[in-house]
Amino acid sequence: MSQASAISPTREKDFPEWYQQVVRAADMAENSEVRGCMVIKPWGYGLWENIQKQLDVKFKETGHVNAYFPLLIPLSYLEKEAQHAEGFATECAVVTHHRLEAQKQPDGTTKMIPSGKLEEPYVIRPTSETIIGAAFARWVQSYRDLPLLINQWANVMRWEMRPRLFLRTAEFLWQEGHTAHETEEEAVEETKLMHRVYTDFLCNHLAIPVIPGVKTENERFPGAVDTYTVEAMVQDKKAIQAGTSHYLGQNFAKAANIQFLGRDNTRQFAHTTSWGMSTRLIGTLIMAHGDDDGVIMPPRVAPSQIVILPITPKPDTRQEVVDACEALAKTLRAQSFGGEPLRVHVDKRDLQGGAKNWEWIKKGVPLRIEMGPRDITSRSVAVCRRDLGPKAKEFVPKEDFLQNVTELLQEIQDSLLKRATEMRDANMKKLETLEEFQAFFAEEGPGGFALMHWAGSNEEEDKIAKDMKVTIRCVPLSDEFAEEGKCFLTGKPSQKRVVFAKSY
RNA sequence: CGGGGCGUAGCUCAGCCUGGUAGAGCGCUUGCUUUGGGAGCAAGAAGUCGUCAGUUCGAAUCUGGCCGCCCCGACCA
Repeated sequence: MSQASAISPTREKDFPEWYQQVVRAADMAENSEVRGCMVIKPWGYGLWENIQKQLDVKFKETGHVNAYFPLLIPLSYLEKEAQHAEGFATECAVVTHHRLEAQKQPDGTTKMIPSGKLEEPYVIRPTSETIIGAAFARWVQSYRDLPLLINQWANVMRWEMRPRLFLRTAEFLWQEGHTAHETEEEAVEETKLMHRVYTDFLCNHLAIPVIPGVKTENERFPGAVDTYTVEAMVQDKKAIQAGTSHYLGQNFAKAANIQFLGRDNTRQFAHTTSWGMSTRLIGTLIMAHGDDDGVIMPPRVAPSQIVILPITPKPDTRQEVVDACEALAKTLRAQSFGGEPLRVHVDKRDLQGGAKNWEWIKKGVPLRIEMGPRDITSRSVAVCRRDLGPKAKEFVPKEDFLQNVTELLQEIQDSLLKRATEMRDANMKKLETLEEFQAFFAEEGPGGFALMHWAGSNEEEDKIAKDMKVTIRCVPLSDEFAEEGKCFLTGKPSQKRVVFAKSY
């Protein structure tokens, strides 16, 4: 029996529920028995591995090296930077004991009782500025030790009130870059450089267009001087922060005592930065590209870019078909896309063709290739693109397919970016008045990104956030947002429009 | 931490009001028929009904405590 779409409910009907169903249907992750923590399954983790691999290349290209720091941070470290401490205080898991004692119960079972109380509790890192800062303080003696350009791939824990698979989990995977520099100019340049790396990665690897910009003081990372952000729009028109790069000034250097002897023979505090992207990218990708049949993986990062489905209607031709599929896969794997060998999977499982096909649709494989006895005779393959409808199938000569496959993948990559960009642009509006603004974000309003002239205070910004659940996502860097105007709330003059939106 | 809801098979849930000893769909196993677009039929495996106590001849069902989870708010990548 055919269904209208593979995922129910549709995006239109109930977006949050659609999201959860897609994650499940694509078999990317599941909720675990640990509150707020997820099990990332192979299809989800495969995507993360590609994100990781490709980001890591960019980090290395820009001069960074990887290192690893402890999961546990002495509680006192978090007390060193007041703003930072306050920012994370409400979401820290704390380790207080280091051993268990077995206690026999009357019913024969054993209870394990924590004992060996720690003198000083440890906090499971919510982020590593403080402990990496302490290491930097030891490592930096002279201006010759700078810049120090370190990245860490790690898990962190933030005890969030309301977890959601990939978007907000108590434990998540990420990378955190931490750098120390001799001068403010250098550190600011580093912050901007990584911001550009993130912009480029989202656009060219995940096919997600973003608005690069700066956070307002209210939205800044706790303890930062400036927070640069990349804001994406997903299909329910909400904004999602996909990556941030912070210029930390000398705040953390002073807290951790990162000092060096400068060229002028005076002791100076270093200027530090930090920047991160997390498994939230996976949720962003799903919400940006998915349709009512499930995930759509951009080819650059898809765990498998091509899945070959052997069509074996008769047992006596089965082996021949499977062999031909394996041979095709081998030929494809010799080609490369985005600088990596093609990732090709032959699905030989003994399942019904239709069911198998839909499984890969839901997982979002960019290209599905069917090959059966008839195709072997006619030297052709059936090609299905995930970015087109589930029924779109084209029979093409095998040689042509082999010749054009990387272009085809690029075409899919481009079409996803184009589609996402059109969606965003169609839902991004320049508004002038408070009335327009309120109507835009009203319950029945269109919603999206409102480009507004703004010259209000932090308190006025807060009030809008409280009253309407709308925040300034960023002050865009690009000149296309610069123009003379008047703040829609206060009427004060403004040089630039900022992006207001509801957000994840 | 406030407001609401829920714990029954691997998953989603019905049964509870009106107590009588365990159900459905999906998934799983086997067989047959199907197979170029989410198959059909048949047979089968699978649950100390979250937990502890109370009421009762008898509790998934009624009462109370405890534990856990989900949703809505405040917090957040």
